[in-house]
Amino acid sequence: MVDDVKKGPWTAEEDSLLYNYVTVHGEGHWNSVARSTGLKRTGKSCRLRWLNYLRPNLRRGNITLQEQLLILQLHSRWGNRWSKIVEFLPGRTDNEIKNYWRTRVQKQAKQLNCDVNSQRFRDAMRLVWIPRLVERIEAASVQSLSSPPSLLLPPCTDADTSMLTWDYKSIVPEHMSGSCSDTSDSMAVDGFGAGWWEGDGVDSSLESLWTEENICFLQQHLFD
DNA sequence: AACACCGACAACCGCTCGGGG
DNA sequence: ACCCCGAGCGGTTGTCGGTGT
Repeated sequence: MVDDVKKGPWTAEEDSLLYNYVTVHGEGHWNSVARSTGLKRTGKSCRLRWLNYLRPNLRRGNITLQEQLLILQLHSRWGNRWSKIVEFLPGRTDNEIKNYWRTRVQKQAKQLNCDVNSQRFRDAMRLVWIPRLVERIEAASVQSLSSPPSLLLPPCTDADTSMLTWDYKSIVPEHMSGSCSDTSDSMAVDGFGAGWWEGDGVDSSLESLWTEENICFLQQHLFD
């Protein structure tokens, strides 16, 4: 019986069986779900498939700028606690956020030749990435006033002892935060120049983030 | 056209935790 | 107090499609 367990990609038939069962009986008791439906899957596998793919109200597609910003902030607060982070990203799954972090964020760290959990990379995020995301979000909200950005910011609780608050201006140092709105701030802006993130893709915020100019700037101001 | 490489996503695995007997 | 089992979580691996050579 044990060797009867099926692995690998789910078929449409399996999805249908699982979806219909959970819709009628609700979530939970995943091992009995597997038994009752006749699916040759483990309870674990059924649970994962439901949570990551079949569950209603799942958001598919690109991670938005707001979501990216939120992920960066929440990760700095909670680290790799994906299930906690995903509480503030409705419709997203922990798997999705985890994959995003591994494939996109860690790639940026690699480009900077530092560990994703290092202070160096944290500074780079704080001083470069987050301000630029905020910039783009603000620009986008000006463009489409009818649909302003909808950041779902979690309240800080007593249990949260980290420095993070949900006002980016408190994250970004004074001399840097000006770069978000005040282009006269030479240090903050000059190193990057306008349009470091520019691109024609819908979600290009990570593309060419660490240009030669940006890396040079970071080396001068952070890495020495 | 064929192959290699890479990124994104799906799925699995191992561990931990909590509840019930 | 201990054990067992189900559920959840985070890390890792597998797969597939796109892109470059």
